[in-house]
Amino acid sequence: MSTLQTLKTFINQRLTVAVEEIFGLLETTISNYEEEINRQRRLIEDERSEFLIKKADMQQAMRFRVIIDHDIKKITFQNDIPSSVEDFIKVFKQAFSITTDISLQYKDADFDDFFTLTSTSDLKDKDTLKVVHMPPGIIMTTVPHERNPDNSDVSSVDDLLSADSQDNLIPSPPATERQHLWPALFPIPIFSYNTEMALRQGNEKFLKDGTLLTIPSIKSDILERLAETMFSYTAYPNDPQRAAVAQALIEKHPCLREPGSFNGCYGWQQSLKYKCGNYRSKLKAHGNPELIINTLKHKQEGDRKPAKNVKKPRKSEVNYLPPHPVGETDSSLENVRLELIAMSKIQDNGQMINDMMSRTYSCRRREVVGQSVQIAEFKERWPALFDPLQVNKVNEQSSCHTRKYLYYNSL
DNA sequence: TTACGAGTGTACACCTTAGC
DNA sequence: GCTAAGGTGTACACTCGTAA
Repeated sequence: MSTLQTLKTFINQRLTVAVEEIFGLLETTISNYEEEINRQRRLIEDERSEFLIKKADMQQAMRFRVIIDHDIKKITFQNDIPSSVEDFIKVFKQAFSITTDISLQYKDADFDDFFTLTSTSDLKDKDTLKVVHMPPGIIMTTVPHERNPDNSDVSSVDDLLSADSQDNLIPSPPATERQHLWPALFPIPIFSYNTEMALRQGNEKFLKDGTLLTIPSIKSDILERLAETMFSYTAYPNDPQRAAVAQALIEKHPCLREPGSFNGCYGWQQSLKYKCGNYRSKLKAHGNPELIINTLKHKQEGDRKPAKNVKKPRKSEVNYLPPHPVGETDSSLENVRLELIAMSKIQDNGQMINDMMSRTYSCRRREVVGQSVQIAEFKERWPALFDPLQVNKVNEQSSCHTRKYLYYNSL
């Protein structure tokens, strides 16, 4: 065999091997692609099934557009709606955390107007419902206490109504204001899209290999949203409350745990403490009356020390210094107060006085908390508050007010 | 592209008071 | 008297807009 022949045979053999290798590689690649395509198909099928199930649920569900004061919300009943209006209202109160008495109105398609809901059978999917707060009145909430209500050393209305925080006398606050007590389980809010994405990836990684998330840029957003949510319950959360928030945070987002911390979230507790303080400063700059009252500028001469006479809600007070009702100003409410003085001299206008007293509640709180006026002066400015008819009206709701009435009248 | 300043957020120290 | 907590002021880091 010639050298040329030998070389030819060698090249043919090598080519055959190379081609076989290439085909082998191609087969493996194609097989991998097919596997990946099948996996993607299965995923799409799963998502499609899930979507169809949800769609079927939605078709059975009853959805309502709900108008609550100036807010418009949505509620969905996955199963049948309650058969009685009372139960239906209960569900609404629970769903929207409404603590006051309400009734419901539904929009009638024929008249294009709202009618009082008397039967839930009148309702159909996508109806509009309006939450109507019961006529404004004074709601009494009582908290057991050991303090003697006839405390004779009370010298100002401020002192007197500080006792009120024990026997709370709170008119129904506007729905836009703080009216929920601190929850047993703190609801961690939804953060910005960017933060939620980072947390989602972080949690997945944490579940896979225990890696903790360290992205400083999302911390601000987390703290801001938590502070906002905490503020919706109280302006001055205490240490156990901050700890509960931090705990809830790392339970929902385990990737945010802190490795060096004894409970996994002590750093978050501290950050929340700072954040809440800074958040209060920010709100002060925007004129929040509940916070401005504690700034040095707004303290009496001689009391201008940071920690002196810090005014904050105590015990069961829900709304400490509520802002004026929407559309009302200091001057408009001052006019109402003057009208009230005139009204209180006329008989048979209890309901009107009651309404006007509710409207001017924020004014009285400002006078009581901010100015610590003397009782005599307060009585002069707000005679209706001391009117026996008004007191008796309230008295029907709670006997605790009797003590105050007797006390007021003994002055 | 870089430097700069304003604005903002976090963290901390300090002082003071309230509550126990 | 001690501890917890709030307000104030400030340092530091960072972001963002603007001018060179």
